[in-house]
Amino acid sequence: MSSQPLRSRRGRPPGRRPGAPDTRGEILAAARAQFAAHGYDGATIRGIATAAGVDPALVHHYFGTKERVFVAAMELPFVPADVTGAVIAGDQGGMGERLARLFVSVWGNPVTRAPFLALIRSALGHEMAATMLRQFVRGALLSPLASVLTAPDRELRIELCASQLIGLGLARYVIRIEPLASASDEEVIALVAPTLQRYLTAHLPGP
Amino acid sequence: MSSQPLRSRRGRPPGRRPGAPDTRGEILAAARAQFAAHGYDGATIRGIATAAGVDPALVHHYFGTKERVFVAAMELPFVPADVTGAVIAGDQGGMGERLARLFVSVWGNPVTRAPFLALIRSALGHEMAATMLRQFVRGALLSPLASVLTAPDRELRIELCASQLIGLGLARYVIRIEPLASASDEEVIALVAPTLQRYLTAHLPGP
DNA sequence: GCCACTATTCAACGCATGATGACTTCTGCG
DNA sequence: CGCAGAAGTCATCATGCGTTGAATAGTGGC
Repeated sequence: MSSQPLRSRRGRPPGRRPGAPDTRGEILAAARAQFAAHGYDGATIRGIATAAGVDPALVHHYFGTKERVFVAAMELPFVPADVTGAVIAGDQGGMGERLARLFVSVWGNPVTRAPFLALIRSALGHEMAATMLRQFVRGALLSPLASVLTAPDRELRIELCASQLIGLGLARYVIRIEPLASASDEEVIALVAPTLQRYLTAHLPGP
Repeated sequence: MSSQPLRSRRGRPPGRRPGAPDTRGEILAAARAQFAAHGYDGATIRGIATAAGVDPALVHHYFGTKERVFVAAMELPFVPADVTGAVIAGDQGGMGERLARLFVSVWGNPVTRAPFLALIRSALGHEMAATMLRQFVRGALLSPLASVLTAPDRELRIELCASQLIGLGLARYVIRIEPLASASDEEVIALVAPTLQRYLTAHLPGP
């Protein structure tokens, strides 16, 4: 009995571990999940460390401060330009549907969904996160889309698209109101795509 | 100097205050503001107490627990039925615009906006608040509106309206993306009303 | 095989939080 | 008046947080 130290996870002996484990990466993955689940304030360094099977001090060793963990964890798991490129390429009449399809494909996968969830959850209580969200909307949505539209109020229109998509993500994946939450992707696309299309290209009744 | 106790706010002598001040009401108002500004987790009993000019223990004296302060503070400052009644009364072709106008009028006023902000902010990190939000959407939006619509997927459609309105509130009043945040009410109404109208009454392309 | 460096844990500090219980002062009823 | 109870404060507790500094164990270059 006494020769078996019985350390399941906590109580691992101090000092470097043998081999070359990607501990930093595991911490980042855990952080992403925790921030997505609880938001910036709700997630704790200790919780992240536990989820990564690691001492809390190690998180500080790698990232210094909680804020820095957050910005490191918010690196998107794909390149926004790749994905918005597919939306703006093609006829303008189909942009709404392509945007809707992009949305459900990104939000349908928990891994790609996580950073957005984390960002939105955190933005509500934290100016830093709100700024990051604003910058994402500007850089990854507004700029590319605005370059292919001509209407004078195109920025407004694109942001209305963003507002519909943010609200949809919230209602469907966070608040989970039924029957919206369990509606099929195709059904949601069919309902939302024309809205986006209208925001993007329809002309308004004059003032 | 010694005869002037110099107690600005903290340090008020213990014991009941003379007169009949509505301290409970002041605490509730402070709580509403704090929850709206910081969400459930971000708001603190101490912060609420300070804003109300009162000892933190008094908050517990009146409400017992933080959760109970929250549900007490979330009583809406108007009767939902009064306000949705105006939306469903009238021609169905104008419902979208009436709903959009209701939205900007509720969200345009900080007092009426506060509970919604608090609810949405809190729902993102707290199952209790999420449930309250769900119930509000069901009771104050879905039920009344569903009673005047006939489409088989009308619940879905109404929830899409809700998702658009939630997203709009977030984008405009919390994240404050520009130019959406400073666009005129009329401009926003003109852009959003047709979306709501379409969700409510337009028929979809068949599957 | 030594040695600088990195990876890792441990123990602790200081602070803020939600909650509790004892104590004091005012109000209103009999 | 006398007294029960409501209104109010104070000191305090336990908990959990972010962060720090010291100590230990493995790695890679010479």
